[in-house]
Amino acid sequence: MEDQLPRPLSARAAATRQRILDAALAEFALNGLAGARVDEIAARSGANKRMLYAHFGSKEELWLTVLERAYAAKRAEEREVDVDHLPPAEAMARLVRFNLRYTAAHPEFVALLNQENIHRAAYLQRSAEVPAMYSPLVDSLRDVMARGAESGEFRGDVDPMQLYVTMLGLGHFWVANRHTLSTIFGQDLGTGAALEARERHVVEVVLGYLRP
Amino acid sequence: MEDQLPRPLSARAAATRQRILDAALAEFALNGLAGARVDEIAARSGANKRMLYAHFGSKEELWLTVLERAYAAKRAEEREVDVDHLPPAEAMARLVRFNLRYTAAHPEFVALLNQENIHRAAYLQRSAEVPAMYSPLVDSLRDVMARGAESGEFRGDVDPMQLYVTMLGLGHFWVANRHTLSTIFGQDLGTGAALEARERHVVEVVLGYLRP
Amino acid sequence: MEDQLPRPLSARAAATRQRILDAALAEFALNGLAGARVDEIAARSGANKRMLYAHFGSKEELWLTVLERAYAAKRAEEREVDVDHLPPAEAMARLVRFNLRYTAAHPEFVALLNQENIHRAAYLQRSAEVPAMYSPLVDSLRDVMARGAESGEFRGDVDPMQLYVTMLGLGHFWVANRHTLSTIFGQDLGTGAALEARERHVVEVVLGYLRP
Amino acid sequence: MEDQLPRPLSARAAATRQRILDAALAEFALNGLAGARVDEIAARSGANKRMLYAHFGSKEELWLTVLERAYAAKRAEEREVDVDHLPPAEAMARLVRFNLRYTAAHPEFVALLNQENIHRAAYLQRSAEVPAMYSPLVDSLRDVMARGAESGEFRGDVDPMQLYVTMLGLGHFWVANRHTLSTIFGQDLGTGAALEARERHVVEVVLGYLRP
DNA sequence: TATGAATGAGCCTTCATTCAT
DNA sequence: AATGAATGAAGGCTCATTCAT
Repeated sequence: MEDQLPRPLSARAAATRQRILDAALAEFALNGLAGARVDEIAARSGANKRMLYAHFGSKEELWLTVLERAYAAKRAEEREVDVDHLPPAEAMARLVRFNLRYTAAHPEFVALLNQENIHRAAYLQRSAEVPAMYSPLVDSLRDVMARGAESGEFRGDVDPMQLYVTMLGLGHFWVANRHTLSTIFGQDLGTGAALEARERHVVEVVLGYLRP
Repeated sequence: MEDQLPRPLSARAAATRQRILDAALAEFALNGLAGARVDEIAARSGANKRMLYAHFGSKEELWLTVLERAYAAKRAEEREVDVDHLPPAEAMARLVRFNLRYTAAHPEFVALLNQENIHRAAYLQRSAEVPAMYSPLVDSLRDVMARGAESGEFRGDVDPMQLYVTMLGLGHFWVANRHTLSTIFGQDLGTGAALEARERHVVEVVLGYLRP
Repeated sequence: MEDQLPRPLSARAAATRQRILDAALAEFALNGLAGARVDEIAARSGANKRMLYAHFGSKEELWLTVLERAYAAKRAEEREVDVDHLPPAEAMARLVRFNLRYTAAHPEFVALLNQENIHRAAYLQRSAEVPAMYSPLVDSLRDVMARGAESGEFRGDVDPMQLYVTMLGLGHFWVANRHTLSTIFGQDLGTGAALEARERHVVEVVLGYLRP
Repeated sequence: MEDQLPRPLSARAAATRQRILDAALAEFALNGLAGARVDEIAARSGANKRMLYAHFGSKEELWLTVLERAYAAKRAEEREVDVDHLPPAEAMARLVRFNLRYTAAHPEFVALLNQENIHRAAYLQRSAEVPAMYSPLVDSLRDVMARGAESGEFRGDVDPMQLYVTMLGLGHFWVANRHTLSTIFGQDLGTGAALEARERHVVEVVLGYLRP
């Protein structure tokens, strides 16, 4: 019960810390954990290596912090998504679209997740914030599906967790693997048009599937 | 204009080469490209580093070779999947199941893809074999959907490429991110039961979506 | 000719200075000069690094100051040892015992000396206080031996400086090397009983040797 | 019972290893463990850092190896000291002289011991060779004293271990602290004449003490 | 073909020291 | 007088790669 509260940082220190985190996010997303260079992070951040270690202790702790913040950022945006007042189909479409857009807009987050999974979630498991990483969207989804099933708009045999994973996967795979897919298909999946096409598709897949 | 055909390897040399590739696949999947250790690969393979360099020239060339072989292996199995004689729904279910199972059975392949995408497919783009990496399943899919649409079993407005990506994504994301998902959901997604549940779900999603 | 007399310190500043010196003594004795950490000294002292540098200028100056004070402390205690009124044998025993006990009670002093000798006395030679480090015991010893020789109790062919070094060495080596000796002999030389046994021995050695 | 015997080194590797050990001994003796620089050791040895780590794994392991070898070297010379055939007083004088001369001739050994004691013998305690570090001289000493006591030449109440420590200390302190002593006394203890004077003294002390 | 030994660049981390308030 | 933040140099260690046999 006596969590050593770290003394509040001065504004200057907080700014330095933030700059390091931003630089680290970019570098980690670009090169992974093992491939990232501490020198590069320090240089990009405008700080120096010593500050990096003063704030985070090690490259690995920095990685974990960056990862936690990436999750926190997504959860924060998710909390802004309010679908309670929408009819089920619209609500569902909105959730699906939100996820695709967020994923497409944040390929760094995708890159972090991929890397963390390469490490078998070893860092995430050490995080004290894991519970906070549970997505509010899972509950939204559960609620929307219940409303849809009751009204007869949706089928009633759906496991919300499976659907949540599906919803994420439809966007994540497309973003995460856009480079290999683009190479093999010989067409650029990174354009706005490609995103819109994907968006139409994934909404149709989910709503099509949910028809009773 | 006169591509030096590499002289055929002796049986012994070929075996050494193969052992190195196997060891490299394991090490790369476990630790990524930057995180993999040449020493470890040499040790695992029972060969020594000099052999590794004699055969592959550099760690990066070895990576590319491993990646190409992983694609080739999947394509080879895909070519065995014959759905031409099956009714559309069954054919589709079979394709979906094949992909999920292959993905679940080969997490190393997933890990390789993730890493290669971290590198923005830089190595793949240097490969001379890219065309061979185009999946025969895309054409199978196109064919099955045409048959389904004609018979009225499937809707007719589906882009096969999008569906292909969806089909892959439904399994890939679940496998690729099983460690973070397991951590956050507090349940192990690596069990046989979890795989079966996922399999039922993804087949239902695709077939449900394809209903006219 | 106008040595800047340092302005007298405020009571508070003097206290800070003292705490830093105490912390430095402990840290230096524990880890040597190169192994000691300025951060650690600052933390232990309850002050901060800036104060440390304000008072002492550098780690090396701090080392020298600590060393000078350790010598001064021993010399101060030595000056309290009054043997002029004792018969020669008793006087000698007292000097021998004093040295052993002081050494055993101040292993930090021993550690400092060892370290300083590793540095070939480079810091001590820069000290302005070297003359003050000449032990009053050398003169006591000379006096006692003269009295003993005259009375016929002691042999007359003893070089007081050699005997002084011997007297110190009998205790110093035992204290300085108690860890390696304990390890090799498999018994703890740090106990009170071990000290008493050593005390009996060294007194016997010196008095035995001094018999005419 | 199945100690992984390290594969025998090639002559070249053994030579490299030896050069590293020699360079390390010099550097450690000069600067202590914390003060020693791995770069310097590598440079002095004519090898490079990588080889140092290939052979010894870490600076600390290298330290331990150097320490073990220094002990082994002294024990090897000690084993050559044969006093069984000499009359007790001569035998004892020889042991005392041997120790002083060895110590004076090997100030690096003294420096190593001092450093290791700063570390509270932490490395030595991890050594598998501790038993081999027990000095054969302790037994020689016991034997000589028994002979001397029986013949009436020596007193009979002497603890051999105490005398052993005394014998070592008489030389060790003088060598270990020669820099601070020279500074304080204002005369160089490193000369040949100084050594001879010390030698006469320590032999007299021991033999004088042992008189019945 | 195969191997043990060697290399130099570079990586993560730490240190004594100084700046700005 | 005192402090938190910052710095650059350097330290121990590791890596992919190559040499010599």
